[in-house]
Amino acid sequence: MTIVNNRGKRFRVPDATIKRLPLYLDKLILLQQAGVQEVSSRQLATSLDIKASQLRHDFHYFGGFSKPGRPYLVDKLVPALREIIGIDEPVPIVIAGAGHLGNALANYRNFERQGFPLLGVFDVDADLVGREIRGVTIRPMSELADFIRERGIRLGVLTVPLDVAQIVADDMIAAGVTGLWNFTPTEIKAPDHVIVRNERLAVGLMCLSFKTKRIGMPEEMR
Amino acid sequence: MTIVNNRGKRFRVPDATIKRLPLYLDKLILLQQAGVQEVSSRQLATSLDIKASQLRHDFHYFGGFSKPGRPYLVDKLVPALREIIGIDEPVPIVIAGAGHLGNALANYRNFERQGFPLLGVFDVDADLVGREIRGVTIRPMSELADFIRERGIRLGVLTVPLDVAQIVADDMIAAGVTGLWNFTPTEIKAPDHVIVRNERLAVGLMCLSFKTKRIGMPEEMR
DNA sequence: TAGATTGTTAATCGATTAACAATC
DNA sequence: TAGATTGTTAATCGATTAACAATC
Repeated sequence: MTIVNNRGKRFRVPDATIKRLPLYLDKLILLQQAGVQEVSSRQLATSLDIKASQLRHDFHYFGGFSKPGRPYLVDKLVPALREIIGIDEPVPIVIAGAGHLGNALANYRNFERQGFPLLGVFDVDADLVGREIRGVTIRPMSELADFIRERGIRLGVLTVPLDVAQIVADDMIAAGVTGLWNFTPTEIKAPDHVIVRNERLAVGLMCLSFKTKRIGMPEEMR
Repeated sequence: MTIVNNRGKRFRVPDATIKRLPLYLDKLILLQQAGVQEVSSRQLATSLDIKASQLRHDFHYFGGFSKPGRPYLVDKLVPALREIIGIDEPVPIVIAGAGHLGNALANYRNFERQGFPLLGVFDVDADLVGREIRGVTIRPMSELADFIRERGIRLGVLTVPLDVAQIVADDMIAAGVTGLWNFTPTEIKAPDHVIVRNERLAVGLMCLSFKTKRIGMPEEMR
């Protein structure tokens, strides 16, 4: 992903760096709440179990946030990271599919806390339509596209059954969504200007299985 | 992660390779169901949007699954991958915490299908205890450790509230669990022989936010 | 000033891709 | 045999870590 930092230089920010930004922000918010004013790259990195040079290297993509010799100011870094991640203003989301997973995600308060208020939940099931989840009414799937269009929503969560995943995705994309969080175990086809993030839950269990099988055994059997 | 392949050579298998194994298996099962007997590295790789040489390189860690000149046999590859991942036999799991997320995961049929039958769900809430989720009764959290010990369960899913996460984790580890799938936004401390996989859901949304903010803009503004 | 700490480049490490001999 | 395709090593690419001048 190519960006221009605050000094006008152009960089390709690695995915690995992007993934660390939320971790930095999380820790910094905790420090802020604890009343901490300054933090060095070493302190912050150590608490996240990474190298200080990696943290500084990551920050360097965005032009850096301090001056040589001075540690980072927590109160400056938090809003700066929010702005870089794109959550300086609330980023509303919708959930398509109010099954078990959709329901669980709709109930997950952390998303709202982190800047992603849930504006709508949609399902085809007439029995579910009309019910409320944390104050959000489940609406018929047929209203999804108009809802997205009218409110200019950019991020959609896909928790529908496998066989309608692509159809619902197409619907959301046509309505203006540019980011899709796909929880169905299927590859979603999307145009280049749309970012699809696949969350394959079962992969997590398989990686655990692979590793636990091989740890704790005598070295020769691994 | 160091392993010994089927020819006695010792390797460190990269995490990136481990993560791809479930994807290979998934595609191969689909091919198997479609009655396909043979598949080349190119065919399989193309369908997964990766390079054929990467697939062969991945397979090479495990000694390879064919001979030069011959494509892979789907019916040989599927059980071989299952065995490598560690799901040639069912790997039972328990879920600690029957809140929204624990409930959703307990209802996720894919885990069972992929070889991870759910044996128990546990919660402290007396109102939840006794209820059934897909035939599995919710039990009191106080029974968790004994349950794990008696049935020799190796994998535990952690969907309890933040403030008790470490306590419940310690409990499971003491009872014999060697793999923890942590859905709480906290770093779990565990001994070396225990693998902890952190599933930080909000990170997914933040990565989407970061990228969608910068795509579709005129090049100069990214 | 002396110690601390950043920004930034260079060195290292690891993962991906290419190339090709072996062989079916 | 000729074309296809693997296993395997070498080349390339990218990410992490180290080093250090600048400077507070």
